[in-house]
Amino acid sequence: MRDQYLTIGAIAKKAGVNIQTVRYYERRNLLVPDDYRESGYRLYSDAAIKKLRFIKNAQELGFTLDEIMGLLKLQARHRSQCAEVKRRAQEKLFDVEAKIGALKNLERALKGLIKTCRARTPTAPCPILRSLEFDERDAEIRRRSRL
Amino acid sequence: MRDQYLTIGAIAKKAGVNIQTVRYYERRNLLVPDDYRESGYRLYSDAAIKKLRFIKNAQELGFTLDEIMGLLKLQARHRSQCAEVKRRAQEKLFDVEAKIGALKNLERALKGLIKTCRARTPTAPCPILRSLEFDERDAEIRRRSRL
DNA sequence: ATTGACTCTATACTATGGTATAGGGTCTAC
DNA sequence: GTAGACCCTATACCATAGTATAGAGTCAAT
Repeated sequence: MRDQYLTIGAIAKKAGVNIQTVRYYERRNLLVPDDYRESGYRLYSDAAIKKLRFIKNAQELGFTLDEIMGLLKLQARHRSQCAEVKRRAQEKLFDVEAKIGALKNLERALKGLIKTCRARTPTAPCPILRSLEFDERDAEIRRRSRL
Repeated sequence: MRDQYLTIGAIAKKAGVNIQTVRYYERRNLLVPDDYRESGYRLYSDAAIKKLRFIKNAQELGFTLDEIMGLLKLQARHRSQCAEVKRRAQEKLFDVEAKIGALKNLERALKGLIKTCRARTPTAPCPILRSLEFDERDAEIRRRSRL
C-alpha cells in the first residue's frame, strides 16, 4: 500500500462527491489518477481533492466541464507555449469579468429590493429584470470568446 | 391583429432563442404569454424579450431554471408579503455574493497568470487551482441557502 | 381561394452531467 | 482462509434543459 496515495473512495468522500462522479471525470479526462495498483485500483494524491473541489466550484459559477478543462489546462501546459497560454487566459479572464459584472448588477438589484421593499407601480421597470438586461449581441460575443 | 403584441417567433428571434425553448419555458411556468388569440396563437409584450434574456443570462451565471424562477418571483409578488420577499432576496444575495467572491479569486489567478507567465516549479501550488479552493463545507452552506 | 410563412399540440429525441446496479475481483484483519 | 469493506468494468438509468419532427390549423397577401 503506497502510503502517500489515497483510494478513490477516500478522495470522493473528502471532496464530497460520488465515487461514480470521479470515474466519470476520468472518462472525461478531467481528473486522471496519479497511479494505478496492479489490481487496477486508482491511486490519487492530495491534489486530486483540490481539483475535485475546483471543478465543483467552477460548475456553480456556470462553467461547463469542457470550459473547466480549459481552465485546468492553463495550469498544466504552463511551461511550454507561453504566448498561447496567455491568449487563452485572457479569453477566460474576459468571460470571468463579464460574469462578475452581471452578478454585480444582480447584487445591486437585490440590495435595492431588500432596502426599499415597497410596491412597484405597475408601469415601473422591475429592477431585477433590468439587472441582467444586456442583449443577445453581448452574449454572442461572450460565447465566441469561449470556443 | 393586436398591434402591441408579438408572436412567439418574433420574441424568440429577438431574444436569440429557439421557439421550442419559449414553449418549454411556458410549460415550466417561467414565461407565460400575455394573451392568446382565439386560434391559440401566443401573444407576448416587449417585456417577454427582456425576461428571456434575463433567463439566458442568469443561466450563464450558474443558476438553474428553478433558481431563476425564484428570482423572477421576487419581482412578481412584490406588493404582498414584504417580509417574505425580503428574506428570500437576502438568501439570493448571499448566493450571488459568494459567486462574485469566487469569480474574483479566479480573476486574480488569471491576471497573475497573464502577467507573470513563467514556469511554475513543479512543487509550487497552482494559482488557478488555489483560486477556487474553498471547501465542501462552504459549498454545503451555499447549497442549503438555496433550498 | 390559394400559397407560403407561420402557429398549434404531441411526442420523440438529444446533450450534459451525472447516479445506480450487476457481477465480479481485492485487501486487510481476524 | 474467510468476512466485510472496498475496488473494478460495463451497462443502464436519471434529471435538466432543451431541440426536432409529424400532422394539422391559421394568417396575410396575391
